[in-house]
Amino acid sequence: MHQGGEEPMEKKKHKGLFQARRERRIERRRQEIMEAAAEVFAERGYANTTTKEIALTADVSEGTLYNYFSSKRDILLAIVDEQQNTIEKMLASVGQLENQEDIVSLVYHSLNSFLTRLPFTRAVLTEAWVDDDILQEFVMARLQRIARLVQTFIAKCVNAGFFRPFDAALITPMVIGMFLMPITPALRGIAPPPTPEELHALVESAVSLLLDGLRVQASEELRVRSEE
Amino acid sequence: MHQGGEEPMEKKKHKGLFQARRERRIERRRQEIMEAAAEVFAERGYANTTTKEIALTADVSEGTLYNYFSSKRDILLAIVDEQQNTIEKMLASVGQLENQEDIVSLVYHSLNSFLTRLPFTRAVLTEAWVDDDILQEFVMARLQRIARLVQTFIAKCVNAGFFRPFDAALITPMVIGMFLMPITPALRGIAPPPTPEELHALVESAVSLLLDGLRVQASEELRVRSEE
Amino acid sequence: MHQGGEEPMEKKKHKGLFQARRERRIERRRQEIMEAAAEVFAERGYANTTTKEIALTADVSEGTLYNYFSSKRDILLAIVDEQQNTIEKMLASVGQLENQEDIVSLVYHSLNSFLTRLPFTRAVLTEAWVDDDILQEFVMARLQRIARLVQTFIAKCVNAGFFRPFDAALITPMVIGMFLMPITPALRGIAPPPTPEELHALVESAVSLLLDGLRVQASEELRVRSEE
Amino acid sequence: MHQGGEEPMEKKKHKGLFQARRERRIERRRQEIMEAAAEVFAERGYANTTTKEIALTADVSEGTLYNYFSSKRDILLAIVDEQQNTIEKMLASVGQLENQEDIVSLVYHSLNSFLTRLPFTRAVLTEAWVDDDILQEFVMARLQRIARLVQTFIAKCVNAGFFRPFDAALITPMVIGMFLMPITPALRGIAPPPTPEELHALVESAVSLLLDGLRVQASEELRVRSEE
DNA sequence: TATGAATGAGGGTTCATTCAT
DNA sequence: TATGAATGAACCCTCATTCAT
Repeated sequence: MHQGGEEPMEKKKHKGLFQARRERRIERRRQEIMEAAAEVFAERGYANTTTKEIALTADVSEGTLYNYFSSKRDILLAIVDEQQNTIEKMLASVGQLENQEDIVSLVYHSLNSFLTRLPFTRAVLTEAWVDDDILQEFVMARLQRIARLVQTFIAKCVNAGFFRPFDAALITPMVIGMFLMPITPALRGIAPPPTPEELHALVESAVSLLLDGLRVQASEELRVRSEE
Repeated sequence: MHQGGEEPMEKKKHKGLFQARRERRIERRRQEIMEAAAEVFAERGYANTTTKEIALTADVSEGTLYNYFSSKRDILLAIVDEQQNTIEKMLASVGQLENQEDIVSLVYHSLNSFLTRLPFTRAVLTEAWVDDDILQEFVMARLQRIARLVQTFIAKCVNAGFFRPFDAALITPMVIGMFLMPITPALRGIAPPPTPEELHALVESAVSLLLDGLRVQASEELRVRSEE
Repeated sequence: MHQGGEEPMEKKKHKGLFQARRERRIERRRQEIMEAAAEVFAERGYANTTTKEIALTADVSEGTLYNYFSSKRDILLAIVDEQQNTIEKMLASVGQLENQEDIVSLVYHSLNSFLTRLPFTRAVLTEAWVDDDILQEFVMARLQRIARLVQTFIAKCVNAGFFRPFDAALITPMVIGMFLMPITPALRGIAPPPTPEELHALVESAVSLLLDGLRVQASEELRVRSEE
Repeated sequence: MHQGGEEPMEKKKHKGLFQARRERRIERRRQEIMEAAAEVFAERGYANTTTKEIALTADVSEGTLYNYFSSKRDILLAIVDEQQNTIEKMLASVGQLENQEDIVSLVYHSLNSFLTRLPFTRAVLTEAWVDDDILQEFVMARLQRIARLVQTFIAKCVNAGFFRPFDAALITPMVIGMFLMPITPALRGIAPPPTPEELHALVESAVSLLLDGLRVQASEELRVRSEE
């Protein structure tokens, strides 16, 4: 998206094959660089990463970076872009939430998206914590779409009498936090990402917890004493 | 600081006042600088913050910073330390969790601690996302104490038969995420912190949600249709 | 430098030339910088010299210095090292002193070594006056080797009855001082270095003075009166 | 000499005692500071010494330094000045050199002057190696007076036929070097200064060496072989 | 007069970016 | 196109000097 697709349009026919191969080569190289950069950004943060490190990790020279990206920041933006697209694609296949499986599926796929290209996610999150543009244009944009899905679903269920009369807007962040926190250590890089099975178990538990709560039944005042 | 404490014992009274005033002045200045620094760190991140900005914000010269801190990083560490103490103090007054009020109280005070000196918290969190030392020595240390309190409480309730048979270790992060996410926008600086009333409402809702879940009752398969 | 030597063995020829040229270019540049630095260090002393001055004198940018040396001090150490080697090489060709010509030769070549790359020597000496590490590891190391040669020679001659019964250890510094002082103004930079002829004449005179003293002959009490 | 003696001349009578005591106090303090400064300058060199270190060593505050000296450099100049005076005084009592005792005496007292306030000498020498003003105005000025004494003496002896026909100007630096080198380690601070007795022995040996040379007698070609 | 905190110019060093090869 | 040396702005930090107390 940034600095791409600017080859001349004429000559397209004749060069077809040649051009296509060239473009693929370029795209492949861009990906290599982005992967390398994401890795280092994830590990040390954007500001603490030097172009030299990126180049070293990508196994190219510093100068070469600038043949594929116009600046260090451009690399970050490309990473963000890519992550955007990944999640966007995932979201595109999700319609309205209609039942429990839909939730499980949405959550599972969302978490999965975050985890599959972990360095990308880490790089983005880390920087989003500091960079308002990235936060808004990427993280919030995606997150709010998810939030809206959830919130709408909850509101509907409340209206339908299936859910207790919670304020959907108030509840939604809690719900999201519930799903997100368990993978935070992985996002931060201090724990291995869960296996698909673990992830499934996790989502199932979370959904169960969410729907029916901790308590055995809605009983009167809870009381535990250590001596009991 | 370098040659303090070695004053002769006679004269104590006279020097006492003098010295004490001086120390208070120094401490006050340190605080001013830390506050200024926290603000800028919070806004732009540690690495993107220049000592010049800190000095400007603190309304002193750059050189003055170094009369109170030995390095830019030292300022950050002092901020982290201070936050540590704030939370530590809060935690010290919390015993075992024994009932619903205890949870509400713990959560409320925890969130409050995070929110009261918001720039400090933001500065610490932002850096913890990138700096392993700060993450471990500060954030994780505190967070794990909280987590252990929660986990123990859940396990106890499960054993007592009050809670459904969840795996406490699995559930705890979800519980924490549930409480934390609603204030995340404030922590990130893109929303005003909640008023105490809002915070209370929030915690109450969260606890209710947590205990009894979204659902009116543990019913059969949930199903909502958009057309309904 | 950081990723050198790991080239595949095929291609050796082609890369060889390339690589060699590159290495020569690097070495040449290092030398240029060292020469420039030595000049300024000699003139103003290490501590009073700014990297900006060095860069200016070397006709490169400040940043470039750090492509060839890791710090200002590293430049100084490289200079010291180079001087070490120069003198070391000179000393390597000197065996035991056995006769007058040997002394003349040793002295001549020693002084010559000091004078040939005068800025280097000045830079080293100047700093040695203040920096214990450089004094010990460089100046004293070399000087003591020379001193040992001289002392051994004197002791031998004394034992052989050729020299009067001086304490060799006591005398040696005097002998060295005798040879060194005449070129001190040049070392300090307030006199042009002697031409080779002057240097020869100087050494010859010194050796003669050293061997037979000032006096016409060992006579009775010397007495000069101004009115005579 | 620098920044001194600028008190108003009127009122002299009435204030006599008071004023005198005050001046003595001031002078004493100046001396204390100079001594402290000389010590640190000697140890680390002028440029590497901070005013804070001087203040610390002198046991006063940094600000106080500036009540007695107008700048850091002024302290150095005062030290130089004082050393000048010390040597000047010594030289004032020396007339023309007329015999061996005169030489011994001159040398002994010269070396003694250098050694008695060693930090002062070290400070001056160290800086003279880098600072042309100090070199010329202090070190060379004194040294050349000594050199002239020696040179004149030698020339006279040569003319009188007592000394072999050396070129006095050529020989003089050697003579001085001979006397100076043995105390150089002390001047540099890597050896304790010689005791008066050692100093005497040293001078005696040097003079003997100087007058009659190393050799037993002016013999034919010297030859030593290790195997002999 | 003595103090030591405040100052800010200037130091060494880093690093994103450019460009000749 | 790939390279990596060159660049210089900007960083963090030091320290001689000033000045309010």
